[in-house]
Amino acid sequence: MRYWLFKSEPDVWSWDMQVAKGAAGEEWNGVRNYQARNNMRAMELGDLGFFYHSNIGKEVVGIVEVCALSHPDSTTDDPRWDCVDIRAVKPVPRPVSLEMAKADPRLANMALVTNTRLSVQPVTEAEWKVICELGGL
DNA sequence: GCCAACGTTGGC
DNA sequence: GCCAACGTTGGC
Repeated sequence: MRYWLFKSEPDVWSWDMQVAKGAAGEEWNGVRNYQARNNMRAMELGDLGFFYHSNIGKEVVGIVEVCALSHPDSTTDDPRWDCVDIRAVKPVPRPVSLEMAKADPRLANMALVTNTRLSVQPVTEAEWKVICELGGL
């Protein structure tokens, strides 16, 4: 079981919209980046991830679970692009901002801090625990 | 709105 | 296969 982080601009796809999809979840489609796609291909059912709002908010606002394995992205005919489905699990009581993540030396090597442009990232177990702690979970 | 960082494309 | 040009992302 591994941990991940999914980035989305909230005016395009927000946490509230994700929650509205309920247990059925929704495709994490639209990713056109090989590294991000490869991360999704490596995901397994039940893997957990953070839901991060980029641009507006810049904070981890929720926890999601992978509920469908990697499959072709329905928004394109290009066979290169796959995606998983995710469903909302629970909100983060105190959203963890990028600023907070940068300020915590335990997160100095986190992809969120070091590789800002990657939209689907792996998260280590240690990083997961730190974010949960900061978020009041 | 600007710009730095990074990925992709295409000419050679 | 290299690298310049270009496009996109995302923080500020």
